[in-house]
Amino acid sequence: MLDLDKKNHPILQSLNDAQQQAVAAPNAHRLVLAGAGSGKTRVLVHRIAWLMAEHNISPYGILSVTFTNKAAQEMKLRIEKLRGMPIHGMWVGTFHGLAHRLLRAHHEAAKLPETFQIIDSDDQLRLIKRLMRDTGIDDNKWPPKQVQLFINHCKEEGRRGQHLSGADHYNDIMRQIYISYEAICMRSGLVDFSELLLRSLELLQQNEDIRAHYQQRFSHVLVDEFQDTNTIQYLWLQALCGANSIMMAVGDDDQSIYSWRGAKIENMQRFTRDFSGCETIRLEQNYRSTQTILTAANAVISQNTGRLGKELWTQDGSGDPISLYSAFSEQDEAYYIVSCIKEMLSNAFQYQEMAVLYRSNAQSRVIEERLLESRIPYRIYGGQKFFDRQEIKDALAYLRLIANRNDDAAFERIVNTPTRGIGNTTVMKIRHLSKEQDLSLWETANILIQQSLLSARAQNSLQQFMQLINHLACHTQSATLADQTEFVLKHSLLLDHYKKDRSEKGLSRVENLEELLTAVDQFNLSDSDSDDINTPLSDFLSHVALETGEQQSSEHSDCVSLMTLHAAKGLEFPVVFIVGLEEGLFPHKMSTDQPDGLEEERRLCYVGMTRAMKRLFLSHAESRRMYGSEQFNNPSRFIEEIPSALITNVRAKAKVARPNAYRRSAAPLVHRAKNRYTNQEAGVPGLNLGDRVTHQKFGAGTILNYEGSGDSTRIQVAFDNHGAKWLIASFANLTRSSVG
DNA sequence: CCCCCAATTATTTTT
DNA sequence: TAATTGGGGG
Repeated sequence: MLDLDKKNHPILQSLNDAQQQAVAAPNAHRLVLAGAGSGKTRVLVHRIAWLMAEHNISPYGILSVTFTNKAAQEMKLRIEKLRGMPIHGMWVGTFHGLAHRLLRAHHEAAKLPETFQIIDSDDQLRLIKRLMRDTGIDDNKWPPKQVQLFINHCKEEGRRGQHLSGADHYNDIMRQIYISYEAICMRSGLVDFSELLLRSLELLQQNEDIRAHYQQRFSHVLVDEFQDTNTIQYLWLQALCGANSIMMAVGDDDQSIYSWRGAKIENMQRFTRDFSGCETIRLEQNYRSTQTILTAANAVISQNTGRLGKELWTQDGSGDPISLYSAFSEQDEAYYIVSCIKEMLSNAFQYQEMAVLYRSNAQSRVIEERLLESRIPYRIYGGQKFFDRQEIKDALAYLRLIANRNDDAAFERIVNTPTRGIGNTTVMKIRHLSKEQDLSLWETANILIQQSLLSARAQNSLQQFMQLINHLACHTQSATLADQTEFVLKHSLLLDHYKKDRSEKGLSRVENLEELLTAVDQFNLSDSDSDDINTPLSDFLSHVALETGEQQSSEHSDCVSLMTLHAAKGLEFPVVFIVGLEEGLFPHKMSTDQPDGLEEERRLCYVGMTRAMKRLFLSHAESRRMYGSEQFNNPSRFIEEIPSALITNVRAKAKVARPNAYRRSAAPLVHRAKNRYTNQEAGVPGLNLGDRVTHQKFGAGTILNYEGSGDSTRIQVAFDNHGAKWLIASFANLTRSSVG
C-alpha cells in the first residue's frame, strides 16, 4: 500500500489502488496482469508520466513497446496529453518499427546495405516461389506457403539456416530453401518482418558496445499486450534490458488469442522467473461492462486450466441480462440481429455503438445482406489493407526500384507490368544468370544487354524498361514525393494500364492509385520519424511497409461495426452481438481436437464478451449453410458455461415483438427454407421441419427439430408465446396450421 | 497473353 | 456453395 500523501499525487489521484501500485511501483520489475477494460493503457501512460515526474527519468531513457501502430499512436498521444507537451527522444513504437529503427541506425553493424527495404509477407511468398522454381524444387510437393511458415517460424525462434540440422528429407529441403532465401534477401537488400526482429536481436547480441549503449540508455522498458510476444520478441526485450533497466510488462493471459501466430503465453511466467525481483500486480476492477457481463465472462474463462488467475468486477450495477437467441438458420439469425439493431436504435443507442462479432469472415455475408436490405449503415473491419492492393503494390514497386535497383522483389513484380514484351523466357534467363553470378536481377539484366545475349526483341524491351526506371529516377530526384509518385504513375503507364480495364474492379483500381497520391501528399505533411538520414522516398517506403494503412475513409460516419472476434480485441462497444455460437464454428472444429486449441477458443469468447459495455446478445443457429451443405450444429459449449440466471432466451419474444415486420421480411427465406425441408419429415408422418403447428396449451409455433423415432419421437417446437419446447410427439397432439 | 474450365479448398492476422 | 487457382487451348 502507498502512503497517504503519495496517493494524493496528481498523477495517482484518479487511479484505483491496484493501478496506483503499478504506476508508482518502486524500481523493480513488474508484471501487470491487466484484465479487459481495467485501464491498462491508462496505467502505462501514467507510469511513464510518473517516472518522468517522480524519478526524474528523461524521455530519452524510456522505451515503450506495443504490437500495432494504432496502439503506439494512442500511447504517444495520451502521454503528450497527460504531460501537456510533445515528447522528444522517447522510443514509443511497435516491435517491428523499433527494430527497424535500430537497423537503420546501425545498418553497417547489422551487415545491411544502407538502402535496405522491408518486404511484406506477399513479397516474401513471391520470392520463395521464384526461388523454388529456380532451384527446381517441386512446389506441389513443398507448398511455398508452408515453406514461408517454416522460414518465419525459424526466425521467430531465432534459428538461422546454418543452425538447422537437416535431419530428414523434409528438413533438408526446408533448410536448403531457407538458406537460398536468406542469400537472395541479402543480395537484394531486403528484410522481411521476422528478419527485422531477428536481425536487430543479432545486432545487439554481437555488438557489445551497441548493446551496452541501449541498455544504459533505456532505464525503463514498458511492454503492452505482453501475452502476445513470441520467442524472438521476448529475447529482443531481454537484450535491451540491462542490469539496471526496469521492465514493466502489461498483459492478460486470458486474452491470448494469437498462439497460432507464434505468441507464447508462457512468456508471462518466464518473465517473472528471468527478471529477478519481479512482482505481479493484478488489475481486476473493470470500467467497461456491467456486472452481469463480467460474471458471465468470468464463468466462461474459469473453465480454462493453468491461468494466472484473475476475476473481473465492477462498481457499477448488474445491468440487463444477456440475451440468447436460438435461430433456425443463419438467415434467421441475421434477421434477428437486424431487428435487435433497430430496437437498440430506438433505445437511444447509435449505430456506431453496436458491433457484430463472428468467428470467421464468411459469416459476415448473410448479415451484410440483411443490413443492406434494411438500409442500416455498416462497416466491416479487417479485409484487404490499402497498401496491400495489387495496383498499389505495383506502383510502390516502381518507387522501390527507383530507390534501390537491386530490389529483386520489385524488379520481378514490374519488369512486365504493364506488359511490355518481356516474357517468361527473358525473365528466366535473367534469373538463371543472376543465380549463377550471384548478382541482382537488375545487374544481371545489364550484363545480358551489354553482351547481347538476348533476342533483339527482348533486348530492346528490357533496355526500354531499364531506361524507363533510370529516367523516372533522375527526373524525380529533386521533386517532392507527391510529384515523384505522380510522375511515376503517369510515365510507367501503370495508370493507363488500369484505366483500360473498364470493369468495376479496374475502376476501383484507378481510384486507389489516385488515392495513393493523396496518401503520399499527406505523408509529406505529417511526416514520419524525422530523425533518420534517409531520403523522403525511402522513408515513405519504410513507412508504407510497416504501417499497412487503416481502412477506408468512412471512419467517422455512424455505422454498425462488423468484425471477427480477433479483430475486436482492444475495442469496446455499448452493444455487442456475438453470432454463430455453435460447436464446430465457435469453438471452431479445427481447434477442438487439442485442449490448447479449445482453451484459446474460450479465450476468444472471453475477449468477445468483454467487449460489451451495456448489452450483450448471443446467438446460434440450429442449421447453417457451410461449405455448400446444411450443417446442424449444437449450441456452443460456451453458452452452457454461462450461468443460466444471467441469460434471457429471447426467441419467442423477438417474434412476438415484431410479428408483422419480422414475418414479412422473412417470408421469401422461410419459403426457401421450407423447400429445403420438403422431404424431411419431422419423425412423424405429415409433419415437416419448419411447419407451423398448433398446440392446445401453447398455441402456435414452428417445428424446429426432432429426435428419436416411433412412439418416443420428440419434437422441438418454437412457440410464438412460450419459447422453444421439446414435446413427445405421440402425446403432443399437434395439428398443422398453414403458414401465415 | 488472355480466357475458360476444372480442381481445390474453405479459422483467426499484425508487422 | 463460392471463390480462388492452375493448367490448357486459342
